[in-house]
Amino acid sequence: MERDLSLNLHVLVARLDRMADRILRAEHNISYSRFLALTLVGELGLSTQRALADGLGVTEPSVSRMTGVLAAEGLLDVQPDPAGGNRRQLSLTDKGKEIVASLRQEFEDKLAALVAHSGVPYAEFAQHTARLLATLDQMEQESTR
Amino acid sequence: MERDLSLNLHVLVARLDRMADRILRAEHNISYSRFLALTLVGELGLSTQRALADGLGVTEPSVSRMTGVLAAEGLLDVQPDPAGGNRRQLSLTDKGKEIVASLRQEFEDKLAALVAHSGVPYAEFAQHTARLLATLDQMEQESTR
DNA sequence: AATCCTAAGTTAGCATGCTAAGTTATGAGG
DNA sequence: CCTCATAACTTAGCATGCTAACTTAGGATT
Repeated sequence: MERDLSLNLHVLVARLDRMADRILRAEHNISYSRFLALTLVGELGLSTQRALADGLGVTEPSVSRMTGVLAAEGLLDVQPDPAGGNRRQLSLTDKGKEIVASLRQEFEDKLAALVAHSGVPYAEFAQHTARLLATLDQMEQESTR
Repeated sequence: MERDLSLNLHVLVARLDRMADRILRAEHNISYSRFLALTLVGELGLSTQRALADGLGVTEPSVSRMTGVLAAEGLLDVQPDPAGGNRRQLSLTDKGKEIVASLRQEFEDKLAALVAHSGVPYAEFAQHTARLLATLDQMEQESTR
């Protein structure tokens, strides 16, 4: 058999994303991508499109289109940054806040249940994942210098 | 801060996939999605589109289009299954075999380097990932009954 | 043999990722 | 002051994920 780590990680996340997407669409009429974007603005306070792109791990054009869609849906407020520069200041509308608040725990709980069922130690796996992400960040930063 | 596991996993994989994609496009003129499909046919011997869809963690229509593209590029051979049924029998062309053979180790090595650099124990993380994927498989199987 | 069931595959159309190339706002150097 | 550099953002167009609905092939039911 011998499926390697990169493949397993890729497939695991593809499936988790699809599950999350189905639940959100069925129960809350929003896609997982849109939900993630709102969460990062709401919970982490990412307030420019550039920061949001980094947070989501996607490119600026992707975020540019996404913020347009979310603004059109009335979930996100997009304004020129009063501090100047060619920036947008992002914030949630009341409707956006409601969605994030009501769903914040739901997925983490579902994933925690899967992890528990599998016997994998949650804290350790979460820590490893966070450390890999931090290392990747760091390597990307270094390579741009 | 407090970014949860599902978000970190999603972002980690999004970035790894993008890195892999860039390397493959630049050095070998093929996308990561296409490479993964060829790998699963070549290394795991997945020989129907349905099996390939499960292996990749995507849906049948996605695979249907992908096999069409790969066949058009001369990397994959797609034939009606001689055993009958509405099936296709998938196999690599010589050109497809070459690509898989020459790149099989490359990504795993690069990922292993990242993991080593981060200090995360490779074997343990790989085992946890594999176990989560197996558990997810099992839960999906059970829910279809 | 005619009808129906199921599994596999396809088609149509949308959502969202990407790259490449252009635009805009600000600040720095001459 | 004018020009240039840089960072953030946008636009255009393609690749590939999805769902919904359809088609096809074989086997089961009567």
